[in-house]
Amino acid sequence: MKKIGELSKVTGCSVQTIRHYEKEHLIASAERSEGNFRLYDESAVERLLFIKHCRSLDLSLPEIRQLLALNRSPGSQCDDVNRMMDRHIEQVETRIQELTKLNEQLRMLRRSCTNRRTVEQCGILRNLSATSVSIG
Amino acid sequence: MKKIGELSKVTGCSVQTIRHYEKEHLIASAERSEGNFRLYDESAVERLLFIKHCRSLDLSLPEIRQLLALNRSPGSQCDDVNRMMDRHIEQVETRIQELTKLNEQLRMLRRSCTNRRTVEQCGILRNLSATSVSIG
DNA sequence: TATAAACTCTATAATAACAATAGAGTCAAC
DNA sequence: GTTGACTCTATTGTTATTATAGAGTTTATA
Ligand SMILES: [Zn+2]
Ligand SMILES: [Zn+2]
Ligand SMILES: [Zn+2]
Ligand SMILES: [Zn+2]
Repeated sequence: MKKIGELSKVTGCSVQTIRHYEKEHLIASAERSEGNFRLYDESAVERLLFIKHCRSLDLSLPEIRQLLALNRSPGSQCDDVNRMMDRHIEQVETRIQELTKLNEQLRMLRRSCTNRRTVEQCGILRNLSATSVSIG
Repeated sequence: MKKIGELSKVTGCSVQTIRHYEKEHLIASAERSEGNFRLYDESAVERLLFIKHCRSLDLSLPEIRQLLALNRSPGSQCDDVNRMMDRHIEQVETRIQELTKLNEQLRMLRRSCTNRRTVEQCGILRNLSATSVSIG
């Protein structure tokens, strides 16, 4: 049985994060030692790695909770999982589009300054001050 | 002179947001009426639109504060503005790359489920459970 | 054995940029 | 004079952690 510090090392999740996941019911309340220290077995490692994998895909804690719940009822259909994934993918793609557009605007704005000028003449600030959002 | 509600309508910033910007010193403390209502003139409109424009480019409030400060000392060089913009652009591009990679992984993961299966056989959950982060 | 170092515990606050609410006060119209 | 729309301040919530504070536990060393 590992204490929380070792679990942290093994999984790469910080100690506070592990406690946080417990409070949020993503992992079960751990057994306690006589001195009230949390004790974990291998299943805790697996579960934490599952969560970490999900987080690396930007899935939210509620989404992960849902996946874990589905995982516990292995007989159910996986439509719910699919719907969630589809929604999540859509959000990510929307965000990519937003940022791409943003990036174009920022680069255009950046080109409007050629250094060696004073702020008074700075194209960046002038453009930002313009009431219209368009930059060209 | 406008009260905060009208300023909100004109600029498209919510009333709370305007108060928030005041607290964060992005806009000056407004004059007050006898009844202690905030009163704004046209310069407040301009400044709020400037801020809104910056926010639409995902510039942070501290970054905007910096731009506003530079705007007030028009004789200074604009190297600082440029450095900030460059850093900001870099961050946006990094985030785009991250999300693009994420999106590929999510789509791959999504393909591993073909519906009509039970959760037990679900490729998504199986892949998420795999210790390795790779999905293929 | 005493003590110090390293670890753990709970509870609370901070992060970013607001949104939402509570409870009270102001103002205009009817 | 009372309704309704508006405003005020102050507080809390949002997300997923991170960072404290202050106290207790365990392990290693002098
Ligand atoms: Zn999601
Ligand atoms: Zn410039
Ligand atoms: Zn930035
Ligand atoms: Zn499936």
